[in-house]
Amino acid sequence: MTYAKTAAFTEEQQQLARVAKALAHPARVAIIQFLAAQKTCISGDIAAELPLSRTTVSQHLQELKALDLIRGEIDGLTVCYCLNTELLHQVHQQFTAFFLEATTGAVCGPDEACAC
Amino acid sequence: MTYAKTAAFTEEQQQLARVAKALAHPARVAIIQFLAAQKTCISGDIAAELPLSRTTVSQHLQELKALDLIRGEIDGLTVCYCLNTELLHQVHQQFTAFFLEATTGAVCGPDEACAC
DNA sequence: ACAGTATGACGTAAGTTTGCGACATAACAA
DNA sequence: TTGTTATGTCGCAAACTTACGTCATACTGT
Repeated sequence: MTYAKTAAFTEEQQQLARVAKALAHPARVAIIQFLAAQKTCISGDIAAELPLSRTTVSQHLQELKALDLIRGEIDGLTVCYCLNTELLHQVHQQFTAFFLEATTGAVCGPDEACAC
Repeated sequence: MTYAKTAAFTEEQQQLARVAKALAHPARVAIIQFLAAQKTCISGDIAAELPLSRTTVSQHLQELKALDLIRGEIDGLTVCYCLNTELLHQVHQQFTAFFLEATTGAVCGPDEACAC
């Protein structure tokens, strides 16, 4: 029942919310930052860098991968995760559009019907 | 236990995650868009516009207000909610910095140790 | 074949979020 | 005072998240 009403919103709103949710945990923010900074993007290295168990990191990686924000390629024994910079760029533009809409929108002042 | 490890990340990562979480529900995205588009920002009007009960909308409003993304001012009988455009602008810059870091960061290609 | 290493999948415990109905409160009008 | 309207708070039920220990799998080296 919990997310029952999600479908009632526009696809655009849902998409933004989905990506926001992916970034809604410091571990996932840290993972993306780490991948951006590192050349080596081997799963084990990521887990070693974060204050979380390998299992938990793996789960966060799966979550990011589910949204295609990162890609994982099997290289024999290890799996190599990379940022999907193209999609990240798209998402950035989407967020920018949203924030511009929000920051340049009508602000109700004392001259409006609403008194705040 | 669930959020036990949050404190292990940087304040910057936590801040980004906090805001992302606020946007991680289409209802809250919709509320911000509605406030941006409307002059009248009366609580009841927002609830009437969304496919959710007044109670639920009120809760989402409280959540946004807790992060100071919106402000509420009591005007006699009604409460008037406005966007905190200044904070939204700051948040926008924060997200932009993050996305730039992510999209311009090192991408591991075939010339790297990692083969993806 | 066998040990060692790197990963993902499964299951579980604890805590959080969603969504709502039912109250409680406050202002305003009759 | 009594009713109406506008809001927020409380508590509940269902679903989701976080975090991890413990497997199962698969590849590499000996």
